[in-house]
Amino acid sequence: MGVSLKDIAERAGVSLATVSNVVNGYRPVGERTRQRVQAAIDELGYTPNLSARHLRRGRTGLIALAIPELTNPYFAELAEVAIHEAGRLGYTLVMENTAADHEAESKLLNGSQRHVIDGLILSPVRVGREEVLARAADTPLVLIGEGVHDVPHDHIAIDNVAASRLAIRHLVESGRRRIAFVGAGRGDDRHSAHLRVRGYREALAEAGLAYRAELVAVTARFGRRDGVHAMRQLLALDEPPDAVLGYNDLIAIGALRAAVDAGRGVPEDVAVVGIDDIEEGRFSTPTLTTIAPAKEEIARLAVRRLVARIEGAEVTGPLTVQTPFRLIARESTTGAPGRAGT
Amino acid sequence: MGVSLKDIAERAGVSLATVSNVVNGYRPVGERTRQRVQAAIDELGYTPNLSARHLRRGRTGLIALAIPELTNPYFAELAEVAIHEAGRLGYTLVMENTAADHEAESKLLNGSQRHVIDGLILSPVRVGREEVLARAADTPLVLIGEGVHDVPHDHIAIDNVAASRLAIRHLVESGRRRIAFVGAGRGDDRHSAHLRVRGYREALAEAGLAYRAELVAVTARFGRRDGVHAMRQLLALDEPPDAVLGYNDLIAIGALRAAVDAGRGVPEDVAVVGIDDIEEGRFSTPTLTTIAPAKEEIARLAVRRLVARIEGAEVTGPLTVQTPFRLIARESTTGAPGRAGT
DNA sequence: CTGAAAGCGCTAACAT
DNA sequence: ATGTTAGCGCTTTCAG
Repeated sequence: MGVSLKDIAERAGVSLATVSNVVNGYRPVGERTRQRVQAAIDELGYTPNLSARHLRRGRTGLIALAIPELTNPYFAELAEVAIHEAGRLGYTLVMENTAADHEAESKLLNGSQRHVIDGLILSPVRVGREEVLARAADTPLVLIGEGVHDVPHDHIAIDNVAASRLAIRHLVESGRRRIAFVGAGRGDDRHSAHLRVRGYREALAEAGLAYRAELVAVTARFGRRDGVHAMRQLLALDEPPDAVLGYNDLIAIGALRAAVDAGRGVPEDVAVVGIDDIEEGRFSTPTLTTIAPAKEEIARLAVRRLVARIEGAEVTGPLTVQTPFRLIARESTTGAPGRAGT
Repeated sequence: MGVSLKDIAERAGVSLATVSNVVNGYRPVGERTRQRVQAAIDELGYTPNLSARHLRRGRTGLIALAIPELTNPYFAELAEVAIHEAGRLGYTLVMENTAADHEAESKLLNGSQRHVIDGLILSPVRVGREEVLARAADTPLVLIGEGVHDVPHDHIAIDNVAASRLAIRHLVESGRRRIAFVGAGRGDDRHSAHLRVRGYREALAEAGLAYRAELVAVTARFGRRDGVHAMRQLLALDEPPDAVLGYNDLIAIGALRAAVDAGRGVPEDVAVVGIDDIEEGRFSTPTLTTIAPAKEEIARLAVRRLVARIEGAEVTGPLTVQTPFRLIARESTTGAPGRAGT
């Protein structure tokens, strides 16, 4: 095994507690003693055994970020910020991939990881409000995204109804009249899709446009492939749409590609908008108009809240925080050739 | 705090050791006793405290996967498989983002995480062979990718020279003569780029084509943006290239977009090939021809090797494993409209 | 097949 | 400013 506190204590001729204090700085240590101890640490190459520390402290310093898919750039970008922020606060972030699987989400929620993880940031997809309420774990939980609402936990998300409305308004202003939505959920299992569809409907109503069920395409998942399939069907309609809002950027990019395959011009024949502002959409052909949530803010806030709860700090302010978002108009709706990367 | 072994022992009227044996199954336990213990466990809702277990066992069950960027889909796809495989083997995988930073890689290598992590899978970018040789940590290390060669550690990678050659051969066969490489490294700090450039040069020589330094574009990093910048400069040459091999798919996609911006047809005016086979390239316009490494195999193998070393198993076979790869020809070189998603 | 007890390395309460 | 010590929850000899 490695070098322990005891080894250092013996080498430096001091007690265990003193070494611990040099390492952790909880109590003041005399300058001369500190130097002797530090020298011993350096010579012997001591690093604290974190398992022991965790056992003693009752905390592990690990927090988990559970997302439905790592390969969705939106979550990868979120994770990158979260990892950094966690590190800054002295925590290690463990990524958990739920694969949008109900059991995986449920297990995480109910602390299958108890004693391993001090807290959980979850982006729920399948798990419902009741399950979150009935959760049998005592570690702090922060929710991100729109999967679950109105639960006694911190919750960071954008206002999805408003985001969706902003996107539709942009399409209406550019003269579109037959606007489709791609990526709705089936039944109750995808709450955020419902909210985005709601925004879509509200904005149509505001603009005096009729809602047509055949223009709302359900998809099984949230990938490019799903966007392609759904879009093919929409384009096969007698009266195909002249614009599409994707549930997210990946679906929008799939829709975009399906339009190209079908020989339709984007945006001349059909305009496309997504939600997420993933980097891919800044370099696609055409570049993708999108709703950009403040991703850094979401990730940072989620981590900070969680850590604050873990450390028992007074957390003021409302449980639910709505982070800002904005529309970024690019070629897929404006047609104006932009400069890639912006 | 939670329920401990002691609580279960008292409840079931047995000793600590017996409960431990029911939980771990190291020694046989009488059927009646087992049932009584199991009942107590279920009633009280016991989960083992892993910190204590780790302290006692001297291992944590955590392994780290250190990659230069989470937002590069290639690594995200790799990570997804690695997380799954680690879970299957009873380990938790922690992602570490080195951000292609020398210090971050070096710290990880030298066990700043000692006692936290049982083993490390590293995709080195900045750290060199000497540093890996001089590493001051005793946990097993598995290298992936082409950053470092000829060190006494397991190493999983594709043959980058051969991969690059295959790509160039494909371009030559389709009649290209002025072939550029985008994404070379500057100086010694990016080994895998050197290998890919070497393959490029070898294939040019084989085809009887002259090597021209102005057709090898150096980039600072490996993103879409870098591809765009480099490609702009190549297209501004008096004799611009009629084909480009990108260091990876992201760079190739940037190059592709820059060509479009400059009004060049892809592949009519300039063909584009990447390396990695990220999903994005299956849906871009045009879809991207690429060299596809066996990502699942790389990830799975890396995890398995690492775990085998951690558990002290006999590991047979060579230290370095070269995983297979293949060329996937898509629109960016063939021009033939493909069906998106394949 | 079961029990008693040592001790992994650390922190924190209590002494000095 | 420094030392002593109990004990976090578990695994694992050694005894029976």
